[in-house]
Amino acid sequence: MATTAQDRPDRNIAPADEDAGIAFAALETSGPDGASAADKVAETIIRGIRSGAFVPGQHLVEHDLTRRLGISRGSLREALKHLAAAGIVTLNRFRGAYISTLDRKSVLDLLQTLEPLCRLAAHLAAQHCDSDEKACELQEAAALVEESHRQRNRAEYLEMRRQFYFTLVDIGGNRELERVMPLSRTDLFRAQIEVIQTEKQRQLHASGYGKIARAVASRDPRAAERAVQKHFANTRKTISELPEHAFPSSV
Amino acid sequence: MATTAQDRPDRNIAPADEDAGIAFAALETSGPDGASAADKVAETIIRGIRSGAFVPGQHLVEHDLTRRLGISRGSLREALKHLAAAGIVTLNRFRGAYISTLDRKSVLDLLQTLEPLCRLAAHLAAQHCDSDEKACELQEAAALVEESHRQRNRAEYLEMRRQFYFTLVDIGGNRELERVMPLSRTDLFRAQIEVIQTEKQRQLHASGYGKIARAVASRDPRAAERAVQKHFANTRKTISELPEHAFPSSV
DNA sequence: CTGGACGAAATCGTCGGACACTTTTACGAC
DNA sequence: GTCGTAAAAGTGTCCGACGATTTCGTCCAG
Repeated sequence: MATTAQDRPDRNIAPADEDAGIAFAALETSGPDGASAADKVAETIIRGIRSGAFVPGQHLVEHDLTRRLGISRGSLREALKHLAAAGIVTLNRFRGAYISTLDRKSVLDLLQTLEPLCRLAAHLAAQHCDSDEKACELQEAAALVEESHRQRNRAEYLEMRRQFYFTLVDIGGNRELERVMPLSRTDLFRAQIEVIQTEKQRQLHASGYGKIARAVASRDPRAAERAVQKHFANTRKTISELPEHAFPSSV
Repeated sequence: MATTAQDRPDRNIAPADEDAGIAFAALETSGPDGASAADKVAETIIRGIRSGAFVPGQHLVEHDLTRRLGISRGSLREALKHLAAAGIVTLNRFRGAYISTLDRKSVLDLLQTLEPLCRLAAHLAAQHCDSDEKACELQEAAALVEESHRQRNRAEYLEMRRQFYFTLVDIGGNRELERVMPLSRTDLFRAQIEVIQTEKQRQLHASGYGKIARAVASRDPRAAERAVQKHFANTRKTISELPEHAFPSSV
C-alpha cells in the first residue's frame, strides 16, 4: 500500500525551517479550561490544519511541538494518539506522526461514508425542529458559514462549517451521530481543496448549507435529505473537476 | 520480536483462558503492524468487556490496571484516551475512567446511526463481490458467528460478529467505513443484553448474519441492504421487548 | 568512482518518579 | 445526626532516563 519511495513531502512541506516558525506564532492554546492539556493540543493542531499552518504530509516532530506548545511529551503523545484515532494524523512506528493525506479515492470514500450520516442528521433535525428557535439557530449557523465565505476567511469558514453540522446533529438529538461523524477528517481535504477550487465551486459549496438549513426548517425530512444529497452531489462534481495534483499520492 | 520481561502481562484480570487462537489478520492497511503497548491494552479491555470481566459503569483505577497489566501509567492513559474517543469508556476529569453505560435511548441512537453505515457496507460488498472467493469468505465468517452462537461462547460470538462486519467492510473496499463504524461500541450493549435476551431472540440475531452474507453473495445490492434493514429491525424489536432493568440508568 | 558496511545522530516507545490539583472519605466537634 | 476539616485516594501533568529503531553521513574495499 505504501508507495515506492519513502515519504517525500518535499512538495507539501515548506522546506524553509523558519517558515514553520511563523506558523506556530499564532498557535496559542486557547480553549475551555475544562479540557485537558492534550485536548487543547489536539484542538490547536486541528485549527492549524484549517488555517493552513499544517499541511497534509507534514512531519510532526515531538520535540518541536513540545517546545513550541509548551507542554510535555506525554501530553503531546496523548493528543497525537487521539488525532490518529480520528484519522487526522497517521503514526508510523519509530518514524513519527504525519498529517494525514487524502488521495482522490479516500476523499470519495469519505464522502460516501459521510453522506448517509448527514442525511440521517438532516432527517432527524427536520423531525425535531418543532420549535422555531432551533430552526433559527440552524439558519444562523448557515448564515455564518456564508459570511465567512464572503470574507475569504478559510479557517473561520471551516470552523463555521463544522459548527453548522454540529448544530444540525444537536437538533436531531442523536448523540451517537456526533461521535461517529468524521467532521475533523473532512477538514483535511477541505483545507486542501479550498485553495485550488474555482470561485464558482466555492460559491456553490457555501450556498449548500443555507439550502439544507431551509429544508430542515420546512420540517420536511424528505426534503432535508434531498438537500443533503444534492450538496454531496455538488461536492463530488467539484472533486471530479479538480486536477490530479490537488491530491498527494503518498498515504 | 523477543518479548522482554516487561511487556508480559502474566495473566489478564479475567479467566480469559487461552482463546488466542484467533490471530486475526487485521491491520494490514495501517502498514507497520507493530501494535504498541497502549493498543494491546485497549484490545485487552475490549476483550474484557466482551467476556464480561468488565461491566458497564465499572471504575477503572489507573494504579490497579497498571499493576495487573504490567504497563506504565503513560501507556495506560494512552489506551484509555483511545477507548474514550471510541466511546467505550467515559473519562471524568479528576474522577477517572468508567466503562461506558448505554441506556435505552443511547442504544437506539447507536442502532440508528449504525444502520445506514451497515447498509452502505452491504451495498458496496454486493457490488464488489465479483470473485467467489470473497463471497465464500463472508459466508464463512457468518458460519463462524453461528457456530459460536451454538457453543454459547459469548466472548467469541461477539468477536466473530465483529469479524463478520470487518469482512463485509473489507469486501466493499471503502476504507473510511472501517474507521467510522462504531463496532466496539456495539460490543458494549451486546455484552449487556446477551445474558438477558431470550433464546429465541439470540437465535434470531445469530441467523441474521447468514442472511446478510447470502444476500451479498447474490450480488444484489438492494437485497443486501434489505437484509441489513431486516436485521436491524429485528434487533430493535428485541430491544423493545427487553425489561427496563437491562439498561443502567446512569450515563 | 561506486557500493556496501559501519557507526553516530535523530527520533520514537516505554518506564518510573515527582508534584499539583481535585475528589472522596474519615473523623472529630457541636 | 449534621457539619466542617483533615487525611487519603486518585487523577493531570511534567521531567528525566533508557532501550529500540530509523536515518544519514562516513569510510573502506573493490
